[in-house]
Amino acid sequence: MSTTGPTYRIENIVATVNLQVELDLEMLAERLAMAEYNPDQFPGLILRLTKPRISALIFRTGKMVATGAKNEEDLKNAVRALVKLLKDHGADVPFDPEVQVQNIVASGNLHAEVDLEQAVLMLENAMYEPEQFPGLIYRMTNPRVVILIFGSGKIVCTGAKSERDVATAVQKLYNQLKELGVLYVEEGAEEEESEEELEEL
Amino acid sequence: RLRKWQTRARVQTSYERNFIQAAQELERLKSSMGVPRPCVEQALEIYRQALEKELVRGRSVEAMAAAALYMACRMMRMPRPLDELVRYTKASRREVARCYRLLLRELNVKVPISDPVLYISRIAEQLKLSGEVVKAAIDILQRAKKAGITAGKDPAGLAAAAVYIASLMHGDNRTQKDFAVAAGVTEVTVRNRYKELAKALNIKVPVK
DNA sequence: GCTTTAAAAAGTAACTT
DNA sequence: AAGTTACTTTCAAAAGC
Repeated sequence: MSTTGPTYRIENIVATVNLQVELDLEMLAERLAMAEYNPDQFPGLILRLTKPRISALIFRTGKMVATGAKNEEDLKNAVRALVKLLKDHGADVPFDPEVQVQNIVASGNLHAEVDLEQAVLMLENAMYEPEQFPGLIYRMTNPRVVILIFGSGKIVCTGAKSERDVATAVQKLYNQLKELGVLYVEEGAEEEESEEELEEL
Repeated sequence: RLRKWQTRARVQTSYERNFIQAAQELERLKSSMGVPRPCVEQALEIYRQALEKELVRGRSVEAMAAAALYMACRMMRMPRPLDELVRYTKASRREVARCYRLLLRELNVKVPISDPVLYISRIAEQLKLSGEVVKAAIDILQRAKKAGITAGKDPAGLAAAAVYIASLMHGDNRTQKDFAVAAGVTEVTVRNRYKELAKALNIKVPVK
């Protein structure tokens, strides 16, 4: 029964990987059937993995960008798979390259409706333009993240470099909005929201 | 030619040249869109401030002028939808929107929160609706806001639905599409807002 | 600034059926 | 009128225009 505080779920992790070696993208594109490579359009070769559903942008310099992971485990597995794939197709890359998480996107729920008109007046660095987008855009200073807040209480947090930042930001946002008195719980629904999101931490 | 350049440089700085270009662009927008003079004057002031803070660097005069006009109309409480304004500029919607966000952040200006009530008069004018209908529509929007069903919704759509309902209650027989066109939204949006408003406010519309 | 990737939120739009 | 797809907003990195 407790639909107390806010909850969140990581939806996407963007990470860079440095293979430290120059790559022949033309060759790779020919040998990898699933590769997408249009240098006129974009300098990176695009690879979409299906095991963990992750996409990778591979560059001439040996640097890559991996997106789509929902957790660190999938990210690690994807990097291993990518390294093996590249090795199997003629590229001499290291087994465990340096991986850096650059951005984490998380969706969340404050479990209370938000008065966006009031919130935008009281929060610093907030913008709310329903004519252009239904969510209030809040730039939190610390952690340095951007949070999209909707009237339903659902949120999107992006820009975080660690899950800890996401957790901190979401809790801090909840406390701030509660303090400002802009959170509202439907009178008859204090303790519900039927959905199955027990696995959110 | 050198002498001419020197003369011009002496009497007209790049700042002044840019400002004059912006003024001409705003004048053009005023006549093509039918924007009231006070809005244009406010836009000129906003543009002047943007120039002083060097916010125009690297951006087109058209985009910044359009953004200034958009902001000015809202400040004067005579909002014009960004998508409508963009139809009269050669700058892209994306570019104008970016300039607007920049102005919002960098200038110490207060732009009133977009209020659907301000969209009623334009719709009413176009459809030649009575003052009674307008009053009823305003009342509907105020109640909708109290009911908490306006968050995140396009003010133009909310206004269109409110005026549509108010018209129905006054025996008007125009269609949802007439209101949608007047407000610049689709019939689907008017219908969705209409359903929400009728349900939340327990509005019973006379069956003709 | 742009190009490309991914993902969520809620609203709106444009097509199809 | 329902469905589908797709676009609006936010973020970060990569190489190059």
